[in-house]
Amino acid sequence: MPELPEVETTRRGILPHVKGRRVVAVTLRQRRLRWPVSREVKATLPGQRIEGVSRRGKYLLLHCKAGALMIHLGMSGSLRLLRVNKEKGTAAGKHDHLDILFDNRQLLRFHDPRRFGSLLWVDGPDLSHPLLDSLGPEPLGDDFSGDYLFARSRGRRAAVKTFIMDSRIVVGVGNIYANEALYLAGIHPGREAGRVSRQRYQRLGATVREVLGRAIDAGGTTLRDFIGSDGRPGYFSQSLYVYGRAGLPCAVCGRALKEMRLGQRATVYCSKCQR
DNA sequence: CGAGCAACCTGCATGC
DNA sequence: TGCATGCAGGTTGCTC
Repeated sequence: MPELPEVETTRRGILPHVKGRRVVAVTLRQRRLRWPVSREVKATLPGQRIEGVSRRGKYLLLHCKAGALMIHLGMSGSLRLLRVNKEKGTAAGKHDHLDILFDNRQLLRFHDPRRFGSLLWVDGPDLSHPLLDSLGPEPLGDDFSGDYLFARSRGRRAAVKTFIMDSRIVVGVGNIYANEALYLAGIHPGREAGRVSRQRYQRLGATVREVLGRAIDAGGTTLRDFIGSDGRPGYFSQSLYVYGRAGLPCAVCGRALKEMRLGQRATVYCSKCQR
């Protein structure tokens, strides 16, 4: 599920409940995720105080003095908070792989059926990790722009959709929002990245920011109490123009939306509005 | 170097 | 009902 807006909404949801809290206990039930879960999660995290929660791309970082727990939700992961009481609420399900118990009797639980997520440790205070090193700029940050996309795309023959989904180019643009941003920018997803003009990249840069920003806002408005929720903030209630709408009419011209596969990913577009 | 694709997993919808 | 198939919102790391 998680695209960048959901990860950001998760960050905002858990932040007030974990910041300043001390970790009392860590229960790890499954080590085999995308990568083996780092030893330090079990060995170092207990006793640490959470100083903050940040996000880099789709990675969440729970910061403490010794370093940071780096969480990726993969395709099916979620985090939720439970309030521990003696009667109920903490029985772990099949895919509840990690519990972090805090000193305020709250439990942060990592759930991930497909196990494409990851729980890795980043040493402090430099917080460097190979998986973070090669990441491109944040799409909502100052280093990202249409001019940047234009510059990086010169000479590239891959499809522009594949290009903007490459985390080395820009982080956080997943399949849904790549489809949506390209539609709003009027660019055919299969067009060679190196054959899109500067002007059209400026439009694309703007639509990428727009779809991600709007989805984060939507997540924020639906987010009330993260405790006890299913960890799905509901940003998905935002209307989508193309994703999942193959065969249905284009909102602008009415022509049936087409579907193709690019890099093994479902790609939906309007053959009239996107060139 | 860039491009394409297999791989890591489970759950769910679909079709026979 | 059971079983096979294909698909799913991510990402790395391997080949060519």
